Amino acid sequence: MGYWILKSDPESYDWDSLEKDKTTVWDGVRNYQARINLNAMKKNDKALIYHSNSDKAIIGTAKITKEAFPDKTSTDEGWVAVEITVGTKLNKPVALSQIKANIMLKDIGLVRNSRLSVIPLTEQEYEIITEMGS
DNA sequence: GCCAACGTTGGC
DNA sequence: GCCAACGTTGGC
Repeated sequence: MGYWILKSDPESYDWDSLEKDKTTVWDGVRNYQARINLNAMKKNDKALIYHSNSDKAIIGTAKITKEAFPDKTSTDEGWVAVEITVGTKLNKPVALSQIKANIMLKDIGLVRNSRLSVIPLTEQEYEIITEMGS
């Protein structure tokens, strides 16, 4: 079982859109490191949805429902997308500042490399964040 | 193959 | 709106 953070700019696609759609194709990733992570995802892996820019907080959970397949939004070979299904919204969003303040979460990619849009987590880190949001 | 210049992202 | 960090591009 893998755990991930999926980062999205709420101006382009936000949590409410995901709740409405129920299922969406997570495409448009054009970063090599993020692509490696997408390819590593397995069906039923869990993900956290993070809003960058205006919100800077983790909003809710999602589940990987389809493993990496070619990204139709690109004509270049090699880029991939996954399909995710909405999970549950956290009772309160977990702000980036809270994550930074938590010593247990010091090393996650969200803090270390703020530009990476698909970030791997350990099970423990996933639990800590969802706990903080409950 | 190195590195400077440039573009983009995202936190502040 | 600014700037730091990172990625990419292109000249050499």
